[in-house]
Amino acid sequence: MNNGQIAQVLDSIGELLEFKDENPFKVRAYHNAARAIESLTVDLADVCRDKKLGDIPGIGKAMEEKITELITTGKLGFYEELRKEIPEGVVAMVSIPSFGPKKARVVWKELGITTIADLRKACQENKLSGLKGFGEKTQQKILKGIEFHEQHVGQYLLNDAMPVAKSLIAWLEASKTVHRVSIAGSLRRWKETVRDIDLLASATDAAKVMDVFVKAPGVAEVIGRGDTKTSVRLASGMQVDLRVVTDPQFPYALAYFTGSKEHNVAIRQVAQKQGLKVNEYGITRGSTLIECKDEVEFYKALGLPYVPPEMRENTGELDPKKFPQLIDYKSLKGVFHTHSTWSDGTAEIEAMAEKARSMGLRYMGLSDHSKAAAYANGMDEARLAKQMKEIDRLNKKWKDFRILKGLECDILPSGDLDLSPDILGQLEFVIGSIHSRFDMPEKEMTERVCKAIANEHFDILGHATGRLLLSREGYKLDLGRVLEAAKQHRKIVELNAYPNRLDLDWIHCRRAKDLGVMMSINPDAHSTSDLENIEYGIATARRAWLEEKDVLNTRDLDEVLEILNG
DNA sequence: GCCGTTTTCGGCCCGACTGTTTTCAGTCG
Repeated sequence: MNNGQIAQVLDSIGELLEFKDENPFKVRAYHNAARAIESLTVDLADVCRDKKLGDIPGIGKAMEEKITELITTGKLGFYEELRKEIPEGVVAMVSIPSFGPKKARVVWKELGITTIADLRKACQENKLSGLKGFGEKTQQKILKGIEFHEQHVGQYLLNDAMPVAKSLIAWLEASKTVHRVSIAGSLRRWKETVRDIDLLASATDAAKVMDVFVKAPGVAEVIGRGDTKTSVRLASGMQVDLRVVTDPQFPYALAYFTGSKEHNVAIRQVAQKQGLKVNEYGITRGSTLIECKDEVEFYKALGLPYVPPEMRENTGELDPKKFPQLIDYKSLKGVFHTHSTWSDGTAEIEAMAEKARSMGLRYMGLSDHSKAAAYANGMDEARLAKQMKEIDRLNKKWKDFRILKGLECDILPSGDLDLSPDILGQLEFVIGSIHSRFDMPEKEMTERVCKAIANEHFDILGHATGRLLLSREGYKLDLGRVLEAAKQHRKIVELNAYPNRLDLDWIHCRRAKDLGVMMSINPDAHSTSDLENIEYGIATARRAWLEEKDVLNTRDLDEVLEILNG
């Protein structure tokens, strides 16, 4: 059982305990422990063997026992019992908006409802209105919530949400009703998927801002409206929350509404120890406000270095000793993993190169598909040889830019690379990727990938888990072993910046960094505009605390070639 | 269930909004 699975069990226990009306602090303890494990960069099984579980903050005696049971037996009696006690369908009900564990428990205990379908039926038959705390409006709200739940997974990719948020910001700014306005919430932290869009504005007349906001293009429904908070649903189904505060309150509110929730809790604990109180309106000592004009001052007032939003996940960012020199959005000097019309890209090589050059990049590694990717018009040896000549011709064009000859080479089920060693040896780099036989058992898949990594012509492991966000699980793979192999053979692992991949994810990137495995932030561009995806990759790298030194393509060309040849 | 530079017991972050309520519980972030 790996760290992720153990964290999942503890999270699940926390959730189940809520249905039992358990002490909310006990519930939180389970979620905290899960969070602590999730961000761990070592294998919990090793920590357990060394009897060091108790050293992990958030893990005490009870957690230690449960984790040990999970690791040694693969099961946990306490968890099994809980699951038997609370029907799965009842747990599933909390994915209905504004329907939480307390309400779920009431309909289950009072009316014996254990599925969302039954819940809908009960609402339609007006059976809920008699229950304590339930009225006509609640019933209607639940029906609406179920409808929404069925239409949407309720999650959106970063690249779907970000442009919408930016256009709403522009709308509010254009109205001249706001002083300052910003994206907040998980979107500002660049979480890979988001549930909604959070916006924060400062203004002298909040009501005016709300008036403008509900008239924004795309608003289909006003879900709620108060003096300081308004929620709307867009025609796309996306929910947008807007909070309005006074301008002096803006920095505190921005910190607060950016979250994460766990980061905020940790911030307040830090504040409390210094006799300070933090809320969205200020930092106060007694009745005295500590003035901050922006977030930098906010953190300073608490004696902390400024924590960029991407890092605010309560995984150690409040410990100044651990603070990294984060990679910047302008740190990349070149990119790898780009496609052209030679395989399944939509743009000519030259257009891709010109776009990369216009973005201020100095080199672009071209890596069209190899022949096993027939669906993508993959190249055989002969076409690849021809493409190399074409690149030589194009490279005469620029003094300040170069296209590198590469290939996204299929890793065959055997673990061999798709094209002959002879032609691979002529390339400047080779990305190895899995595009077939996703269904292999974990052990075989791990061996397949590790064998490819050991191949002398292999340089970069492409989208290591193969997951597609919101649509496909990754293939089964022992990432720990894969990263070890990359380290041993001094190979590079990709952080694929394509917004529905972001693979490796931030947690595993951080693990790679801690192991000393070099990463490369790659756009996996199939069009010129896809090159801009590197922004999502850099954001993910920042979430993983990566520094420039951890990333291949922050380096100048000559150094990059040295690393690839070495 | 975790934690401790006043503590091994008694705390544990804080507030807005909604719908149901005459003072509050649940949900959300």
